[in-house]
Amino acid sequence: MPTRVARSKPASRPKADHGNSLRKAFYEIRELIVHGRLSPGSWIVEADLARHLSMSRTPVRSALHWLQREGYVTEHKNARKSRMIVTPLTKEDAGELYSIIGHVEGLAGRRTVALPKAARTEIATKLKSYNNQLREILSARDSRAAHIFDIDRSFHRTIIESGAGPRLLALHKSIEPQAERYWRLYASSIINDLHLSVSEHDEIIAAIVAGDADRVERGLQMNWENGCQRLAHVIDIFGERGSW
Amino acid sequence: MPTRVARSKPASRPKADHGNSLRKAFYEIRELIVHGRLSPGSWIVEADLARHLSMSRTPVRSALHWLQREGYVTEHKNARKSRMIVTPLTKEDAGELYSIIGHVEGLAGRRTVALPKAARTEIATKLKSYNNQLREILSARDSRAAHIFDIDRSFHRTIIESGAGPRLLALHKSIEPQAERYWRLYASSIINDLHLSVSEHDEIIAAIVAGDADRVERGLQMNWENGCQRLAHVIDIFGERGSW
DNA sequence: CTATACAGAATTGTCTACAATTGTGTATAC
DNA sequence: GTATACACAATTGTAGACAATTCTGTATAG
Repeated sequence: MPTRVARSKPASRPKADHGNSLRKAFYEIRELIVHGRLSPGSWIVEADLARHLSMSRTPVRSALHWLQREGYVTEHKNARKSRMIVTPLTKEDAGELYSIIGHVEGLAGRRTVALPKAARTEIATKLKSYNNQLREILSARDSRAAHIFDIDRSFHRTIIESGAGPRLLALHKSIEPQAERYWRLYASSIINDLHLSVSEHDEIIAAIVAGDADRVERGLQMNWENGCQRLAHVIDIFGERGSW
Repeated sequence: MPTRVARSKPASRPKADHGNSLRKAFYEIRELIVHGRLSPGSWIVEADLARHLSMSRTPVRSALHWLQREGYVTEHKNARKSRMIVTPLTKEDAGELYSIIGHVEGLAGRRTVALPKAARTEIATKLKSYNNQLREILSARDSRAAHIFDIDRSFHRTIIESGAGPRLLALHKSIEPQAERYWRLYASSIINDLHLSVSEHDEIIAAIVAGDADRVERGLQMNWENGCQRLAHVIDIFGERGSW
C-alpha cells in the first residue's frame, strides 16, 4: 500500500473558503486551547488540526503563528525546526502575565483619568454597574463561571478602551485573553475569593472619580497582583498543568 | 484541458532552502523597513518581496505575519482581504510606543532592583561603562548614528535582561526594535539632544545602586518620556512619514 | 463632460505536492 | 542485556498552481 495516495479523482479541488479559513482556524484553535481541549504542554501537529478543521495546513500554519504571537503556543526550539507546543500553565508564567496585565491596565487607567470629568463620571457609572452585577451574583450564590468571567472582563475592558491608544489597546487585547486560560482552569477556586476582587474594584472606581491617576494605577496593579497571589495559592494546591 | 497542469519539466524544483527561508525573509524585510528602503505607509506586495528575496510567497507570507505581530506592518483592513502596508511613522504612534517601552522597562527595572546588592553593583558597572562610551562619543563629536544607537540599546538591554522574566523579555524584544525606525529617520536631530539622555542615564544608575525601585522605574519612564518629547519636536519640524 | 458598467489585470487566500529533517523502532553486534 | 546503526515513519518547510476577490482603466450611455 503506497504511503502517498493516488488521487482517485484528479478534479475537484475543494472550494477554498476564501478569506475565512485563517480567521476560523485562529479562533477555533484558540478556543480549543483556552477551553483546555488541547492540554497545556501537549504537542501540536499541523496536519491533525487541519484535518480537524477540514482545511489545508496553510491557514492552520498561519493561525499557529498568530497564536504564537499571542503566547498560546510556544516554539519548542530545537535546531531550526519549529515544533510547537501548547504553552504550559505555570505559576511563574501566571505571575509574569498578571504583572504585565496589571501594568498595562495601570497605564491605560492613568490616561483614563486624564479625560474630562463628565466622561469619567460616565465611565464610573458603567463600572459600578458591572461591579454591582458581580456583587449580586455573589450574594445569590450563582456561580456560573463563564458569566462571572465575562462581567469581570467587561469591567476591565471599559477602563482599557477609554484610556488606551490603538497600540496599547492591541497589546492588551493580545495579552489579556491569556488570563482566561488560568481563569477557566481554576475557576471554582477563584470564585471563592471573588469578593476580594470586588472590593478592589470599588477602590479603583473611587480613584477614577477622584481623578487621582496614581491611585488608579496602583489600584489596577494591586487588583492583578492580588489576583495573581490568590491564583498562585490555588496552583500550589492543584498543581501546574503542562510543565513536566 | 486538464485543470491540473502537467508541468513541462517534471524535474528540478528549486532546492527549498529548508528551514532558513522564513528567518531570512523576516530579517531581510525588517531590515528593509527599518532602514526605510520600504517607506512608511507604502504598500506591500507579497509576490514582489518573494521575487526580491528569491523564494516563494509562502515564507514571505509567514514573515509578514511575524512583522505584523511586531508592528512593522499593518493590516489595512478592508473587507476580508488583508492588504498590508508598512506601518506609518506618526507623532502619535511614537508617543504611545515610547510610553509603552518606558513602562515595560520600568517594570523590568523594578525587578532588577530586587536582585542582591552584588549583582546590582555589577550591573551598575556595566551601565556606567556604556554611558561613558556615549559621553566620549559626544565630546569627540563622533556622530556615527548607528554606533550611538547600539550603545544606547545595550544600556537599556542590560537592565531588561537582568530584570525581566521570559514573558516580559519577549514583549520588550518585540516592541523596542520599533523605536529604531524613529531613531534612524530622525537620528541626526536626536543626537543633538543626546547629552540630556546621558544625564538621565546617570540618574537611573544611581537609583539602581541605591536600590530604590520607584526611583528606577520613574527614571526609566522619564528617559523614554523625555525622549519622546524630543522626538515629537523633531517630527513637528520635519513632518511625519507615511501618514496621508 | 460625467457617471456607470464591464472587462481584464493585479493581488491575496488556499490547496496539494514535494523536499528535507528529525525521531523512533528494530535488528544486529558485542 | 545493552548499545549502535540503519531504515522508515512522522512531521515540518517551501514551492508553485489555482480560486476568488478587489482594483483599474476604458468604453459607452446619458
